[in-house]
Amino acid sequence: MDEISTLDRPASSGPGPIRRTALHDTLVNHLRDMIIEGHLEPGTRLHEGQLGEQLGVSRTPLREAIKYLASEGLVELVPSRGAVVKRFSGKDVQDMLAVLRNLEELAGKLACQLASDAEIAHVRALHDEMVRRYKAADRLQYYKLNQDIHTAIVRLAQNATLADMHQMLQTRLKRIRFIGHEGAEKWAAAVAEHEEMISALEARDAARLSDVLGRHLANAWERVRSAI
Amino acid sequence: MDEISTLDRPASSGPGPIRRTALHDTLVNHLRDMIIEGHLEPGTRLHEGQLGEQLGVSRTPLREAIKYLASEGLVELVPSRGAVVKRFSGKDVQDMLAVLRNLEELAGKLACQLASDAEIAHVRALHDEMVRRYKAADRLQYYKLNQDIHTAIVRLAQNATLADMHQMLQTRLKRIRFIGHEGAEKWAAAVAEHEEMISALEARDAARLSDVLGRHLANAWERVRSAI
DNA sequence: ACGAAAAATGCTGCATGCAGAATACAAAAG
DNA sequence: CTTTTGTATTCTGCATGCAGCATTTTTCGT
Repeated sequence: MDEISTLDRPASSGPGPIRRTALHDTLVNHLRDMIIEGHLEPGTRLHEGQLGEQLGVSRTPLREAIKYLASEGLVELVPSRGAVVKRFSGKDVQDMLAVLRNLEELAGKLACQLASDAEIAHVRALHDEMVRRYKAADRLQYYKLNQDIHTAIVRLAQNATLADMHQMLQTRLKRIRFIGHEGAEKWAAAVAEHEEMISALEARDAARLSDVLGRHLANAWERVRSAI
Repeated sequence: MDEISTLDRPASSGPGPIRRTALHDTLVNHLRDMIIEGHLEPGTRLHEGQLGEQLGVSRTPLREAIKYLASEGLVELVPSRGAVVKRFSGKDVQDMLAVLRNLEELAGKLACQLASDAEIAHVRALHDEMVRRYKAADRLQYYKLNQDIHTAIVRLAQNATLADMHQMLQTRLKRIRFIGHEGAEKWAAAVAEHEEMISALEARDAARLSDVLGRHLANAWERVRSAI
C-alpha cells in the first residue's frame, strides 16, 4: 500500500489570513482523534517508523506531536521505549469527573453573573437542537451537541484557564463518554438534567445551575461505571 | 564561549533502576525553570539555533521540549515563526487564581476525609518548618515550603487529576508568586492563614479548611495585584 | 530623499542518517 | 525441558541537511 497521506489537513476555505498549518499540529489533532475514537487503544505502543509510514510523514513531526500529546496526558512517554496510549482506570475516570464537576460548578456560578442574554439564548438554541437529536435518537449528534453545550456554558464564565482545563478533561473523557448512556431511561434523565440546567441559567440562578451541573456529572459516573 | 552543557541532568544517585534521562525531558525542565525564574522573559522568542547552541544541544530535542511546553501553556507556537514565551495579563492571573482556589477548596474537602493522621502530621511538620523560615526572613525557602504545603494538601485528596491540574497552575503562577508578599504585614497575614489551614486540617473540619484555602488565595490576588 | 520592489539573510519545518539502547531470537548449558 | 547467555534486529534518541517562508537589507525608480 502506498503511504497516502490520509491526514485531515484543515480545509483552506473561509476568509481571513491563509493560515499555513504545520504538519506536527495536524498530527496532534489526528492522533488525538485516533485515540479518542478508539483506533489506538490504551496500551498501544506508538511506533514511530510504522505509524509515520502509515500516515505518510517522517518521524520528526510525529515525535513532536507525541510530545505534545504526552503533556496533554493522552499518551505516556517511556524513556528509550517510546510512547504508549495511556490507560485510564475506573478511579482515574472518577477522579476526572470529580474535578470536572468542580470546574463546571464554578463555571455555572460565573456564567450566571457574566453571561449576556444573547449568549444564554445561544445556549438555549444548542439545547433545543440537542433535544431534537435526542428525539430522533441520533446519538452521535446528540453527544456532539451535549459537549458543545457544556463547553459553551464554561465559555460564558469568561475565564480562559477554566476553559482550558475543562477542555482538557473533556478531551480525556471523550473516549469514555462514548460508551455511556446505555439505557433509554438514563438517557432521558440526562436530557431532563440538561433542561433544568438551561432554565437555571436563564433564571441566572447560580446556586441551582451549579447544583444541577454537579448532579449531572455525578450521574454521569453512574451511567459509565458499568462500562468500565 | 564554548557551548558547555549547563543542563542539570538529574543526579544518577539513589537506589532503584538506573533511569536514563532523555535530553528532551531534561530540556523541558530546564526551559521551564528558565521561564519561571525570569531568564526568559515573556514575549521572548525562542530561537532554536541560538538557544540550542547556548545549551549545547541540537535543535531536534529542543523542538520537542518546546512542543511539550506549548501544551503546558508556558510558550506559544506561532506557525512558521517559532515559539515565544507566553505573556500573562492581570486578568489571566486572576483567572488562574480563581480556578486554583476552586481546586484547592475541593482538595481541602477531600483531604479531610481521606488523609491519615500521619500524613496530616507531615503537613504540620512542613508548616512548622515554614514558620521557622518566616521568622528567619528566609524568603526563598519560605516560598518553597509554602508551595510544598499546598502541594502536599492537594496530594492528600488522592486524586491524580486534581494534583495534575493544581501542579500546572502552580507552575504557571510560580513566576508571578515570586513577586508577591511585599509588605511585612501581608506576609504575616499569609502565615496566619496557613496556621488556620493546618489546624482546620488537623480537626478534619472540611468546611473550614475549604474556606480558609479559598480566602488564602483570594488574598493572594490582593498581594500580587500591585505587582502586575 | 522617500517609497517600493527585489535580493539576501536567517529561521523554521521536515526528512534522513547514525549511534546506542531495548527487545527478540537462537544456541548452549544445566 | 528449562534457563541462561550471546547475537541479531528493531526502535528510539539525537544530529544534521535541505527546502521554503519570514524578515531585513539593498537597490532602483520617481
